[in-house]
Amino acid sequence: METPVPIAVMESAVSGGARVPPRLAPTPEGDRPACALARKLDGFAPLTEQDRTALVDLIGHVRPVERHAVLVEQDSVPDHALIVFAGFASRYKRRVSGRRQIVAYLVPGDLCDRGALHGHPLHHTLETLTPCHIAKVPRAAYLDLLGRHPRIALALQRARFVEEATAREWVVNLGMRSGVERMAHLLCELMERLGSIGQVTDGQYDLPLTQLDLADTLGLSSVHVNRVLQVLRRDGLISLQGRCLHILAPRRLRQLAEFEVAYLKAGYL
Amino acid sequence: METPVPIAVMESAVSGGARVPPRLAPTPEGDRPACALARKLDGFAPLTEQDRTALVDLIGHVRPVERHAVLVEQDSVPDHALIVFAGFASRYKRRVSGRRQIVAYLVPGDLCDRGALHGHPLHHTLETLTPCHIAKVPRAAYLDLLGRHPRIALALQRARFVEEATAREWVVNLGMRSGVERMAHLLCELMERLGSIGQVTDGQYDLPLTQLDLADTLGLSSVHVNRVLQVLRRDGLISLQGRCLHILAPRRLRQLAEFEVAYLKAGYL
DNA sequence: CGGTGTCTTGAATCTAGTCAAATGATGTGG
DNA sequence: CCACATCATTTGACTAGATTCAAGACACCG
Repeated sequence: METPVPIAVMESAVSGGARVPPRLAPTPEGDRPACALARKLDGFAPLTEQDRTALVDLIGHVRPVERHAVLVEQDSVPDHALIVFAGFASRYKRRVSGRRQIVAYLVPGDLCDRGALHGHPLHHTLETLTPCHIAKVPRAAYLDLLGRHPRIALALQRARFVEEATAREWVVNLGMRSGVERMAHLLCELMERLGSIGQVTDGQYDLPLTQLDLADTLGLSSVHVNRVLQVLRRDGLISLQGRCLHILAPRRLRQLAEFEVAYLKAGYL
Repeated sequence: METPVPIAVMESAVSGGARVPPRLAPTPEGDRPACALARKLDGFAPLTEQDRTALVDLIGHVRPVERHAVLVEQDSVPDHALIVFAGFASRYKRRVSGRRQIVAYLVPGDLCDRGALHGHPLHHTLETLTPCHIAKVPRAAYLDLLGRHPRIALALQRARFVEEATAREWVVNLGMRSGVERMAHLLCELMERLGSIGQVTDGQYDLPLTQLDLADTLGLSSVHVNRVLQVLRRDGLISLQGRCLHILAPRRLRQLAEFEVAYLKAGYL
């Protein structure tokens, strides 16, 4: 967590990563914005060239972070905004028994600005699930950015709505879906979220989570997660080897999960 | 849903309600603020006399609403802010099978202003669980209120943080607690929320929900909710007759649920 | 000497089987 | 709408074996 990294190097370095050769096409088309954040926010509110430049300037704050690094401890009040540029992070809560429940994923383009902006403590822990590249933007610089770029502020506001809707969707997922359905729904959600930042190619994306991570997300045991994945494979819905997930039958998968994509899109005013 | 109702009449009329004589002391002490909303917001940010007056003036918009009335249909964009003054309402989502999952409760003092303020559609249905008194405040009037009363706006912002934290807490509840623990946690949460608006006396409060409502909240079958309640009764943690819930052993109940009250309180800046 | 490739080894991680516990479905009566 | 009984299903706990990955040791080659 020492020196800044050029962003081009960054994205491939972490996401293509260690365990499996990067089979996914790294560059979808030519017109990809500079980073996941810009790409995501642009989807929520059209950004100007200056806006994009300002976002790219955040690269100066980016540092590599190893796997399983705690970014924000529960109940602390961070004075930085955290922006994920590459890798997966999570918000989770632990029980005294040691079990954890992941309540949200942070994928590239996602951020945590609550503490920085409002001085309220977080009631859960923020931790990386994989090696990441993360920008720690000091409160002042972050506020300055929002002040100078109203479109970015608007896009971030919409992103917050989507976050809230996602949390509610997770409640639905845990509350009334079976194991298989929960997994299907999560995979659909990730396909959308990663797709919106250009990290899905031809129904395939990199899923750098262990089955234990998935279990702690879906409220299942890791053993049952394994069973559930077998079922999805057997039914020809997905193929998953190592970290490379391929959605073979998107339509059927969405139908199984009763996945409605609307909650991930910001409505237009 | 026709004529405005004096607020004093309102609160006792609905909460004391139909099925059981109102055994709970209707007036805790003498210094109770005029309405649940003022009382709740005052807990988030100290209000002035003018602020309180402005809130009381919302009475003009209040109408009685029967049980199981749909307030906002899924995917619609309401042009009013909805404020619950008495009774319980819910946000829920339905599956094609007909099953519903409640994702949030709206108790007196809670509100739904998303659609009115930002023009985004709701991704779930808003429906009363009991007879209610609800204010429908037109967008313009609501914005005007916020503009004139910055403390109210601040308190509402904090209320929104609490709502978000509550949703995450429900994810934890559904994801990694057993039936008994889920119920215990919900009862603890309601005790806090109702307590903050003065509707808990001596560990007792009015719980106007059916076991089916609770089941659809906790991701359990109604039969299992019944089992779970029997266990809590047998262990001397609660007594529940009709709608009158008495928390007999608050400490043990909180311990069982691993309930941490912090998420319901707004941190101070 | 330094770089490169192979092999070994240990730690995670995944897969799979068995049994037990929690929870759901159905029906009946109060 | 609640209480309770009965039976079916899902899911968890425990265990063990297989697989993958990472890091180091070592030999080979330039």
